[in-house]
Amino acid sequence: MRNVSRNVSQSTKMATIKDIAREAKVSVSTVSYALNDGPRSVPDEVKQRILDVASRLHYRPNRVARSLITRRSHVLGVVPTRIERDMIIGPYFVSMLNGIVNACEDLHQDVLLLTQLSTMDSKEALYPLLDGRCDGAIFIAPSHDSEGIHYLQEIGFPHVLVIGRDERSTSFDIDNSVGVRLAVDHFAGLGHTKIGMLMGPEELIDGYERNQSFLESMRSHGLTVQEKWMIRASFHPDSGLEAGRVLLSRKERPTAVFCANDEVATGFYKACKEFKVRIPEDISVIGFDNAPTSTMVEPNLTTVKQPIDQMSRHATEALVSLIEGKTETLSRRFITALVERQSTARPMEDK
Amino acid sequence: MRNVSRNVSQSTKMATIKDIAREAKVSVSTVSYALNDGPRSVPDEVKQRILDVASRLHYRPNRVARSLITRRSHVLGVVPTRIERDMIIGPYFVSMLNGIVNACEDLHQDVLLLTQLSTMDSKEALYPLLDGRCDGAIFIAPSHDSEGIHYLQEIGFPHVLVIGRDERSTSFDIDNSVGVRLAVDHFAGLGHTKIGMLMGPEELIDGYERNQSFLESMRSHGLTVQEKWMIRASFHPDSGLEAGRVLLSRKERPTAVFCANDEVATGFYKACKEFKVRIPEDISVIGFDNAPTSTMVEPNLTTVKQPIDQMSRHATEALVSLIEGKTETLSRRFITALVERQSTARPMEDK
DNA sequence: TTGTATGCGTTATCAA
DNA sequence: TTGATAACGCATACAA
Repeated sequence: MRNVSRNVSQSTKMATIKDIAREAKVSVSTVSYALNDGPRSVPDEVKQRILDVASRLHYRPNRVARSLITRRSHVLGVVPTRIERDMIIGPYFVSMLNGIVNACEDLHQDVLLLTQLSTMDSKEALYPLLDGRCDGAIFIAPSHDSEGIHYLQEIGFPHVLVIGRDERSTSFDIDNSVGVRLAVDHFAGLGHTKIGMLMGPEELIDGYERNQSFLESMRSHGLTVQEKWMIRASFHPDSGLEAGRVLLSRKERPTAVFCANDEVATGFYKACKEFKVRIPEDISVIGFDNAPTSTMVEPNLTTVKQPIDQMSRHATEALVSLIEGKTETLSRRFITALVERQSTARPMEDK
Repeated sequence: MRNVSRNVSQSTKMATIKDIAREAKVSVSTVSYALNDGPRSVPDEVKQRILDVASRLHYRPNRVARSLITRRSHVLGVVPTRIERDMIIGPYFVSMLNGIVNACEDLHQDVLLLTQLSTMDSKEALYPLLDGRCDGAIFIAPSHDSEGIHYLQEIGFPHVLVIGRDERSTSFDIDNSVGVRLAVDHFAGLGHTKIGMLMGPEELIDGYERNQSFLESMRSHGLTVQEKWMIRASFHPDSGLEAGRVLLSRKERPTAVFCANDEVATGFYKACKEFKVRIPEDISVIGFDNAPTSTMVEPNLTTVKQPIDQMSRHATEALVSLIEGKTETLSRRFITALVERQSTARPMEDK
């Protein structure tokens, strides 16, 4: 047999259980059972001999072959939301990924970042996920009601949604309406009535919900929402800067501004500086997420915290449960909390 | 044959080429050739029939089986440097990962994040990397001279180092000494002579090199390095804050401080605020990396920029080249540049 | 032009 | 207690 390897890159030939079997004068099955500690028992003496040979040959099991037959890869797919190609939704996504990786370490899983899933609105788009390389998937902030998610539900592919919600999928998220209410309550409690918002992107579920919740919260406080103070932004500092310029250019300005997330707030800080508007003396600001940056800016940003570490860990553990066949629903909605720092004060008129 | 699936999770049975062959009344090989467009040609009519059946059965190729035989997974392993378990070296690592993911999208590769590689100082520790799940690996900021890297070199496993350097591995990094020199030159040009440093961690190659380079640069300017102004820190804001407190508690203070990276600088900003030290009036600050946060803090941080996007793209492309058998060395050292912002000024004494 | 048969490295199922 | 052998799903050398 010609042995022209197509695999030009790896020079040394890997030892297989076959090689070990030959060296140790036993059958491949015995080798397999010895290396895996079961399900069949192998006498200590022969097991030791096999282990020695394996070590001498630098044997390492081929997990591809193994997962072909066991149908388990011990890999979790992660599908990041990507905004205009860039994967990262700022520091937020990072924390989430970090939490997933930490949980995976404990659960002996690896993480496959699916780069090829550009869209999720067809069955076909999800094929890269279903080719056996991973046992299940975590979707971070998926767009709502996508065809892809429905398909996964239909075929029973294990998956969880984090920062996202679907009745038929295991989901982990926060109640945005509660979070936003905390912010508006805080403004109202300080005496603010002229409250504006740098809104989040409608196509992201968090953006949509926070925008809606703001309107509701204002209504429930009997406060009127001024169209001129509702400025659209995306979850990005640059966008916050631009939107902030628009807002601060109005003839009349609000005394408080709720930003759809901390990155937007960071951009708004810059706009305030440009317009020589002081925080919190001239204008109070609240963000959302409690991103690391919220304590880096001056004054430190008052914001709504969501427990990302907990969420990512729960999501990861739930996915592994689903993969192992547990069927009970594990969805959970997490608690938010207002973190008071230095970006809020009573409105000027009160003083 | 009993068909008790061990795979409890996935309910629907996947169609295989065998199923397609049966339905389309052709052999499996014909199906394979039709689906892969070669290497054998298949008449258009029969090919169309096969494609139709495949689509009707929602066929998706099992990439595990495929890669077992082709010995290519089209997956790139990424081994992140993890500091005390947390994966992220701040915004820096994120940008790097983002660049890798973007490059992978273009190159049709996915990314496997190896969570199980806790250490790299033995052959065995690297086994999770060598089990066939990925074709090669990118190491981000690996510790220097690790046994693991040498092992990969020895067995010819394709890999690249980014923010790291080894003569025998394809490496992509910056010349820290040039970057540090830019910073010290800038300080010196402004008339500073009393220059301190919040040092990076010695165990990271960037930390080590920047510390060393600072000493050299100072020497070449004929400036004396004061031990009392050289404070150890790790690449983290909290550490920068602590180190900053130590530095600012000295009876005599420097007029300029070089921070080993931007995160440390961010922490130092906080220390300055605590001690009512104004930047840049009382003290000038330069960071390293040009992280997103450098424009979020006030005053915006003057820093040394490294081209992370370029580096990550080059590293990814180089790894794919190596996997495909190209052997020429592709190592490259990238250019740094000083980004002047508002955190530096002439020292007080001059005014 | 097409079908059969072999092998990739495992695990699992036989039979001994 | 063990060894042969059949899968797993695919790609491909060989036959026809």
